[in-house]
Amino acid sequence: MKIGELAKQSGLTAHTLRFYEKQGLISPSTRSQSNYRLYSQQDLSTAKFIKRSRTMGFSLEEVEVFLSIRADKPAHICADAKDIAQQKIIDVQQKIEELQQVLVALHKLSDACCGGGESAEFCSIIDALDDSENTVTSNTTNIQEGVV
Amino acid sequence: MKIGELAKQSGLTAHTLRFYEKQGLISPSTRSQSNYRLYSQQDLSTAKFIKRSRTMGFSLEEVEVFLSIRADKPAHICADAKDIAQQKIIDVQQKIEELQQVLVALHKLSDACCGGGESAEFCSIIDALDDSENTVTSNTTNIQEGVV
DNA sequence: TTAGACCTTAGAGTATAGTCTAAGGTCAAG
DNA sequence: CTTGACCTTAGACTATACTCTAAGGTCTAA
Repeated sequence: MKIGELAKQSGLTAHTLRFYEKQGLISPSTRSQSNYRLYSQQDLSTAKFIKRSRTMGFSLEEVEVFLSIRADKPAHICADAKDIAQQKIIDVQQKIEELQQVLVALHKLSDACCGGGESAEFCSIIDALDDSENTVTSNTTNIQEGVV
Repeated sequence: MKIGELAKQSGLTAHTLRFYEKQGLISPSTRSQSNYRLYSQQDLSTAKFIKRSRTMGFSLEEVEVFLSIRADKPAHICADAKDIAQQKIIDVQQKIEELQQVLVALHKLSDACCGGGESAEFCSIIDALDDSENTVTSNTTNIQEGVV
């Protein structure tokens, strides 16, 4: 099948498939005479594998490792795959905890504010962000990535 | 005070302060004869305001809005600030839910795998990612941003 | 035979938020 | 008068994962 068909069946876009090819994740089994990419059923299952891995939250780099395990299973051990999954679990849990702390802080911030049409002269949100002795921020952890 | 001092006192870096200046968030009140940035106590409180807002999970764009409210409070109403906070709460909540779903899926994936030194020939992680009829993925939502 | 859908490539652009570099100027202490 | 810490600028680079563009070639059906 051609790239458009693979895109349709895998849920990825043709652009993304070409991008993944550049990244070394998936490549067509053959090319047509006119140089079109031609994919096999095997390729389709690889594309779905990638898509599923991404949905599970794995990075392209992690997917690459999974693919290499998948490509030569006897050369790998279960721990190779499980370690990645375990680490991802830890990462996701940590991220959730971080977000929950942010959420608590946001609620404190928001609940104190009337949110009405009144002038912001005494807006408690702005005040809380301004006041260095405010009680809203419970920690000073630097959030590296955007929260949302 | 010069930029290094402001950096120290605000918890930002000099680089970041210059970056924020380019973004229009904060600028020094004056310049020295030798063109050094000179910041006032006011500027320090603005820098802290930005830092605190970032820690709360607001984007630079959102911080910009907060700063404009802060700069001219009578021209704004509480709702201006509260709307942003409320939306951020919704965003963070949604992100948490997404991550919790991912976490459940990851646990299913990981728990099924022995994770030992055995050959990955029958690794359930790889199998689950591979099998199109697997029961691990509970939804097909496309995660736009990286999970962690 | 021609319109339209599909394919090709290299490379640029998007988003967010910094982070760093190079080449040079300033300033206080010893 | 020199050393070292600090400052200046424009602009390039990082990270992640796409997303799109331009300019052109291919294929299929009416």
